[in-house]
Amino acid sequence: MTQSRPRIVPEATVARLAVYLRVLAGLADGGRSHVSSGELAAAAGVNPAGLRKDLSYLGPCGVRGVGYAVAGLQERLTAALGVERSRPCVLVGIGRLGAALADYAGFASRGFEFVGLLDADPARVGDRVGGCTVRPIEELESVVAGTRASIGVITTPADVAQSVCDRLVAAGVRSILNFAPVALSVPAGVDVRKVDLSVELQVLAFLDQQRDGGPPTVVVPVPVPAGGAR
Amino acid sequence: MTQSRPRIVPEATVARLAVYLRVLAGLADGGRSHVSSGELAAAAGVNPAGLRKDLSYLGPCGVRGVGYAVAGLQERLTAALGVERSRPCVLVGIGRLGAALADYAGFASRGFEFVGLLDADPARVGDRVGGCTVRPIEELESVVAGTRASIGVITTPADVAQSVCDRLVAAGVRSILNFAPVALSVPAGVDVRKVDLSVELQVLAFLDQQRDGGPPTVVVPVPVPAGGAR
DNA sequence: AACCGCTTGTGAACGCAGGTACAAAGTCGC
DNA sequence: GCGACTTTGTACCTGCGTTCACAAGCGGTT
Ligand SMILES: NC(=O)c1ccc[n+]([C@@H]2O[C@H](COP(=O)([O-])OP(=O)(O)OC[C@H]3O[C@@H](n4cnc5c(N)ncnc54)[C@H](O)[C@@H]3O)[C@@H](O)[C@H]2O)c1
Ligand SMILES: NC(=O)c1ccc[n+]([C@@H]2O[C@H](COP(=O)([O-])OP(=O)(O)OC[C@H]3O[C@@H](n4cnc5c(N)ncnc54)[C@H](O)[C@@H]3O)[C@@H](O)[C@H]2O)c1
Repeated sequence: MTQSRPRIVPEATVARLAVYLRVLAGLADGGRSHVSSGELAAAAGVNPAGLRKDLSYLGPCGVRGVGYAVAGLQERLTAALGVERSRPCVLVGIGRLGAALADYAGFASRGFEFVGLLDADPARVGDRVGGCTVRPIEELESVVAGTRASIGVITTPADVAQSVCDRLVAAGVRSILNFAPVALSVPAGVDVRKVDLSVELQVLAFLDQQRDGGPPTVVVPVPVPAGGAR
Repeated sequence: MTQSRPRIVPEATVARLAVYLRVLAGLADGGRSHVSSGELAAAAGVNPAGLRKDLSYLGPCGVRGVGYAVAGLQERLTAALGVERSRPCVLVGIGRLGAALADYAGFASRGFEFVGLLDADPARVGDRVGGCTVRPIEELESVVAGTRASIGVITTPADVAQSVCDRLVAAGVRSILNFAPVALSVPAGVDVRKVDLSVELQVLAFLDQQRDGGPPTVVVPVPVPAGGAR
């Protein structure tokens, strides 16, 4: 019963599986029927052996001497990632960032559908963004209950993010993607992922500074031929 | 003088240092003069011992028995992250996402200033977004050269991201933050960080499914992937 | 001035992820 | 039908990151 996990998939691997799935979609559009791990890895920007190890968590799904069947691997990855059917999501805080997300077509094509847009600003309520109408924040609980949304996205100001999070969790949402620059606290059983864009910029600034003031980096004139695009 | 860098700082630590810096800003606003590692760690959502180890990469900067001086630690982190002065950034692709970033006040307060906004759409050129005017993509090289921007942010469609990246690198940009869902290839000496929002959602979907289908047996019924398409 | 309690800083062990190298396996060519 | 080539799948190793646990150091107190 409880030991029914043949293999556990590391979270870092799951993130890469999603990238592979996107690359496969492009290959399928191009009419390709099979791919090798080397080609797939190059397109995804990872090591070929690492890619094979990632895929091996799903069990053998390639053919030795030939490669991976594009269509079959797509199905396998789609099932593994849990996006076989479209997943309903709610988005709270339809400001600049929230509106950009709600209006982005790339999510729907990846299996994510925003079924509820919520905002506290009366001026925003009623706006149509990305095929959905913005509703008042008071309806959060009823929207979550009515749509059985499993994923909540928070793009409100930081000072209200925790209270919005609490309401989402109380309403039954178990997965949260947070763009507000605060550490959310949630009960066990709820998954939170945080996207912190300021942190990304600061890491880049650090690497930049480290390169300048660090070691004598002038000894690497290797002009790497930027390969890839194809 | 400053004993150079006998210690190398792991990238994961750098990302957390940026979070600590933000928490410290909040504490400083609240009038606090000192903080303990436990309190700081709780606010940042990390382990107290890990936080102390992170800070120890910068050398001893706390007082035993008391804690860390808020102001002093802020200065130390600011210097370590290379954001003592405002860093000039260029943003390419002023669409929905790019406009949200350009108009976001949180970057300026963290030491990042968008000094160049570039877009290929003539209808966008001339718009003022976040105190800066959108300029035609042809001026990319001159803007980078004129502002000595060290960080480039790409929010264009995926199919042109690599070419935009190449032009940024050729113009002298050595740090790139990429929002387009493609793996950019760059020469050695250039740092790229990728933000992939679809991947974040898919990881959440996976965790959600794993929680539901974990205890009961959910062996994927796919027997043989032999069936090739086409 | 010396003790005591609190907090930092660090050493060591653990677990995990990534990379390399090799063996298994299946297909294509003859 | 058989050999050889290609590519997968995996075992081993190395390095990094995280956590636990403890000793060192400082302020406050008597
Ligand atoms: N815009 C960016 O580029 C950017 C970058 C990094 C981080 N962020 C973070 O993302 C979040 C949103 O940023 P933004 O630029 O879109 O801000 P914004 O002010 O444009 O949007 C915030 C929206 O949240 C709504 N809101 C406020 N309180 C609410 C509540 N209690 N319930 C529901 N909705 C509420 C507001 O009405 C507004 O529409 C912020 O936390 C910000 O720090 C944004
Ligand atoms: N909007 C989102 O929520 C979201 C989420 C995830 C990923 N993304 C990615 O971010 C990128 C931008 O998304 P968006 O929603 O802002 O798209 P968008 O279409 O609104 O904006 C793209 C902008 O890039 C400009 N552009 C096109 N070609 C260009 C070129 N060669 N040089 C300079 N500028 C050019 C366009 O004129 C447009 O203004 C896309 O790659 C998208 O996949 C967006």
